[in-house]
Amino acid sequence: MKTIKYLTTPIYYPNNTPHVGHLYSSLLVDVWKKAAKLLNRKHYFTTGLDEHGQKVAQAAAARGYSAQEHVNHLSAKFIEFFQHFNIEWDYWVRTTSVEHKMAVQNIWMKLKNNGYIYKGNYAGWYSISDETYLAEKPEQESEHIVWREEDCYFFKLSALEDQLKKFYEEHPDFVYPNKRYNEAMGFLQNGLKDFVISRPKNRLYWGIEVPDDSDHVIYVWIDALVNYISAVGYPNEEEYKHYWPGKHVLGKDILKFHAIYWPAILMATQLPLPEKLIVHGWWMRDDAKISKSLGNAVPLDDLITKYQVDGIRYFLLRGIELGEDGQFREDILKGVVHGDLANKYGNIFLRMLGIIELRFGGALPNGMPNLKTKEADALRKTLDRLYYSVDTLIDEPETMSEYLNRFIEVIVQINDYFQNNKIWEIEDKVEQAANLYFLMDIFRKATVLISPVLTNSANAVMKFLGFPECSMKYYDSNLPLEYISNRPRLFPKI
RNA sequence: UGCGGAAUAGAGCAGCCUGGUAGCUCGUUAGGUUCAUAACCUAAAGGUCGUAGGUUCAAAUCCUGCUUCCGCAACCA
Repeated sequence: MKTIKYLTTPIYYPNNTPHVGHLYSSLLVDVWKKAAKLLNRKHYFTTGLDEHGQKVAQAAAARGYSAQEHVNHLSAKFIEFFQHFNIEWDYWVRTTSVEHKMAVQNIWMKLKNNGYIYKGNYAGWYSISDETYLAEKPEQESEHIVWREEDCYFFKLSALEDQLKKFYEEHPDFVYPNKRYNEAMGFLQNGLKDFVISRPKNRLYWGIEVPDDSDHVIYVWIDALVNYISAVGYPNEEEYKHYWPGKHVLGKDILKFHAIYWPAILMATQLPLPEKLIVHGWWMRDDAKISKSLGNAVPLDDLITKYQVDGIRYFLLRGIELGEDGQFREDILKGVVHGDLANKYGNIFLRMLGIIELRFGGALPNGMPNLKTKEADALRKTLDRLYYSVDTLIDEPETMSEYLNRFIEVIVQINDYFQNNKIWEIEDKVEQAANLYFLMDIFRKATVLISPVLTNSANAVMKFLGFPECSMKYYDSNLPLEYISNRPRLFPKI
């Protein structure tokens, strides 16, 4: 029985160094997981690497390492990168692990025993220099390009077409956003062809062997996709059933594999299908996809210095609607970090502390009355909406954008309250203190609720306010009344 | 060439499904203001909604052609 909610990122191909595209996928799941933890729910988050394949083997050879040594090194690098951004997963996937290999071979045998794998023949124009088949007949004859045929295994995808169609018709919410659902439907309408799921070992040695035919290696898609269940213990039924089925976060480029191939593999092995696919867009830089092959990755170290880890985390989530593409440009990042975090979030904190210091010597007087004004109620309502958005996010990761919007609404409204009621001008000290306490209380609560995103800052704010840590334990407790006078500037502008 | 997505103010986007005075954030300009991080408040300038047609009393919105960009189309993963 499923007892734990489970969300995955794609596993990344370590072709090159990690970049902002990898970070984005993992960040989405990280925030979801942290939100769940905040509200004391049990959730599980996996991410990791897809370590097999020709390019990895070639890169290893070029550097004089064995493939395994090479991926060990890359895995460490990716882990370091993600940890730098406070990404906290429950399990780090490596497709070279023994457990994963066993799961993949188990799936292969199930597919075969159920009659979904057959041996066939692949033929085409083969480029010897690129070690790959070409899509079309080359224009010019060349001694490096030859017609070639070889044995290989096929997956009988075509046999599952009707079953998949039926599933999609019965599950209109299976893919988020809707346009990606439509795209998946389009794949189905166009008809499904069987596809090749193995490579001859003499051409690709760096992969998982076909269980009963050591001349062949299982090609990437079965290998990689099975990570979603091997990561939670499959084929150990007892273990993995606590987690599976889960939800997958993925980029729009790999929609077909997750929307068609993966459900098909699960159907063919009679395993439950995923609950949902959440498909995000891409970060573009100068209108090009930020990718491993183009080499236009952004120098993140520089940006961390300027905008902090939290600033980048915030921008990645706030900068685009989930599902859309976005421009990863420093001027836009700067606009968001300054506009939201420095000018609104950081600034109101400083404004409140400024008056507390000026009028009360850094300590709010005790015994604050409960503010009962209309405006105070409105602000409480806005805060409630933020709270509910966290609660919603835990079950519906696709509501990420709304969560961020709700947060900034609260902060803007604190600013408006402060402004409209001219808190700094209130003569009556009791009244002024009551208003400050009220606003600081809302601010503290909003800080706790945004801590899944602003991990470092939220902790810093709570510690400054005198709490031992940032958690729901201190969401409702009385605010400490003594504040040290050295006021912190959150997100200082550079 | 097929399938899908996109083109709206200097930048980033919403609005389109369910036609009816074009909106948000940032930036720019002018004024105000200080409790505050050149913050904050008020106001202004700035768009023939990619393009050419069609439907309609009325089109950013519906339909068609075209152009440009981004994915998938291919054994790159």
